[in-house]
Amino acid sequence: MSEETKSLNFIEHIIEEDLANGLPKDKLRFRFPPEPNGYLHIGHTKAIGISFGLGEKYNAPVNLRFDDTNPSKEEQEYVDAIKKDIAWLGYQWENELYSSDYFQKLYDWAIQMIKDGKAYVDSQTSEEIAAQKGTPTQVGTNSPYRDRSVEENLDLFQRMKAGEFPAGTHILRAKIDMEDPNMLMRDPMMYRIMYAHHHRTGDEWCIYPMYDWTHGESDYIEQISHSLCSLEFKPHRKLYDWFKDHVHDYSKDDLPLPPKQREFARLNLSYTIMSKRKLLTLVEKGLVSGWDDPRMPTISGLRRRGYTPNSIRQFIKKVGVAKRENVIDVSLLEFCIREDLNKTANRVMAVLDPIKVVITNYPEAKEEWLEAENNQEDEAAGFRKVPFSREIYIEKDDFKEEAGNKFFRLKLGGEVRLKNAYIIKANSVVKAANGEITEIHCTYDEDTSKKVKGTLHWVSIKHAIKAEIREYDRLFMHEAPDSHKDKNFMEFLNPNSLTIKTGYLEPSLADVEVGERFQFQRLGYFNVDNDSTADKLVFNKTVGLRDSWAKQKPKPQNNTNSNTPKQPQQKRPAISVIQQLGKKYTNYSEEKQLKTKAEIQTLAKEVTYDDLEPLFGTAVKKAGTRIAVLIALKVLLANGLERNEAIDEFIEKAKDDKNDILVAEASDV
RNA sequence: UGGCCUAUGGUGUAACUGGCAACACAUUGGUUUUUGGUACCAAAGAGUCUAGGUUCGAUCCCUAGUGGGCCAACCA
Repeated sequence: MSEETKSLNFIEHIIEEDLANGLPKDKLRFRFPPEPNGYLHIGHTKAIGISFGLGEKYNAPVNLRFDDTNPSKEEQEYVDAIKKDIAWLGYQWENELYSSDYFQKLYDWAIQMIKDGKAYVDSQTSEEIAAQKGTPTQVGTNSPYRDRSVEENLDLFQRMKAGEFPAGTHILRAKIDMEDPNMLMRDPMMYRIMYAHHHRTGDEWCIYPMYDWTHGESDYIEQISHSLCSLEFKPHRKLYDWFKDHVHDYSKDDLPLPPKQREFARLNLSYTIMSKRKLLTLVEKGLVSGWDDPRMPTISGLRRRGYTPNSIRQFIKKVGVAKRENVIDVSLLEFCIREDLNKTANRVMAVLDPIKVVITNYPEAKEEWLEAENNQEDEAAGFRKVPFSREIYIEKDDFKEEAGNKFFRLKLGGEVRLKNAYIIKANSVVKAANGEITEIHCTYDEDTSKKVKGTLHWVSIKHAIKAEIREYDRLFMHEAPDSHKDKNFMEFLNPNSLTIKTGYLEPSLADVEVGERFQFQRLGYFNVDNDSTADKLVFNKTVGLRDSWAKQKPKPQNNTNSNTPKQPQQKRPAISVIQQLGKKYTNYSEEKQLKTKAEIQTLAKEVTYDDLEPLFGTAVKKAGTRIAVLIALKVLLANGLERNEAIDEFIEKAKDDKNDILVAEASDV
């Protein structure tokens, strides 16, 4: 019983309820149904996490089913990538399945629907059909072919399948109701003719079933208990159930369990786009290096960037599941990867923006190999040796000729600790003709026991190895790049999303392997990119360390974030400020109440009676708000406002209240 | 001129189906620290969209309104 009682999300509540109502636990079965027309992205991870997570929680099977009913867009490449990504996240599917496996079964059921008068062949153009469909606010009208005989429908449908008609000449439609307020119920299409090569069925079929017909029945065939999808499929549920009810009628002996579709809100991440189509545009236009570009929100991109499966799973867990539109702050994702890497990544030293330091009292020929701890968060990580010598690099940012005492790093006359090494003191600088500092001359002290405020990372110049370092910034400069009505998401692309530097690394990194992750001490987490070779190391910056120093510094001059089109903050109306002050009024100390009261009295001068009157009706419970209103009212009265019935009533009601403060305020009117 | 979904701190999710709002991220302080990291402590921030109703009592139930989202592909 050590399991803490974690609160359930609404889907888990539904499942618990079904279980309580007699659904046997071993009938639970889930599925993840991607269409193989693109790469999986962080948004899909939520759907994956929900269904596979439920599978893990209830020890129920989860099928991976490719919804491959549109051969014109789907490719084997995507199937392979999707499988790789899900496996990488650490989930196991029970069966690898394809909707195309069910084409025959679906066809047989469709025949049966026709025989029952539930489906018919329409022979109009798509324009004609669209015109009859109506609009969300206007009902549709029946097709002239709606009342074809069963025989004729059967004949036409079989000939459609036989390839006797060109594409676009006939379709099969369910016969439901052209006046249904739900447009999906207005005789939805079940099959279209399409002469396209399918990645699995080849040229066997020239009619392909549509999503609604295929998806629900695939769930049914697989006896999925809970079919979970995102909110935009909510309107489809009515049709899902309509198809399901008919088919269940035909097959309940073999397939007893009718599945249940439930919908959750999809994941949105700030500063990124989640549409497969738009991501594909970025790839096709060469704006990123591919689906796995480390700036992409794809799973493969995150993997290449250095994210761990665990961090992504944690992220999904923290994001939760509900039904309202949401935008998750990227900082949560960053928190998750830092949290994971902090425990697992070995620390190393690398200087990315070097300045030379000469330790004048250290012998020229001397070198020492000092011991360094790999990861203080993990004792098992052990130690390594790092070389120290007379000339080292430190970060340019870590030195200033002059600085205040809030600057803990190196300054002239100041001391600083070199991580894993000695304490040095800066004595002088050497400058180039243009005034740029080229060297810092220091002396070192072997006594490392004394307290100094700052610790710097460094690397011995003689021993350093070079590497290409790729640093990334967000791909888009807008919080919601694809939310704009009249601006294309491409306009918000960040021109500086990739920065390439040469880094100087400690020699222990000479033979790293692709994918390995490190913390470059004081800088952030980095991993070895796929492009890395023995001759040329390439690292990606996964994410920086939290940096509370950077926050203190004044904002950088070329502040790229300032383009966030902040609405010119309107001055809040006084009445709304009064209302807000009132909310907390009763919780305040006496002293603070006095202060707040004075504030309200000042604000009240800007308030008119018309502002105030609506608040007389404030719920009894909200004593604080009523007090604030009363204080403001008294100011108005003092300034000559005439008393009226509404005012009297409000005051009388206040006098009768159980809140003493309110009563007190009311009594001296 | 319709239907469906939704509304809780800056963000996201809770609140044992009615008993005065919790957790995480972010923010701000502080302690510890050979990473201005980590860890730890603390603060600030929401009377739960509005107005009614039911109730001893409403974030939760009912009604109306308002805001947001979705729905007219031979896409999924």
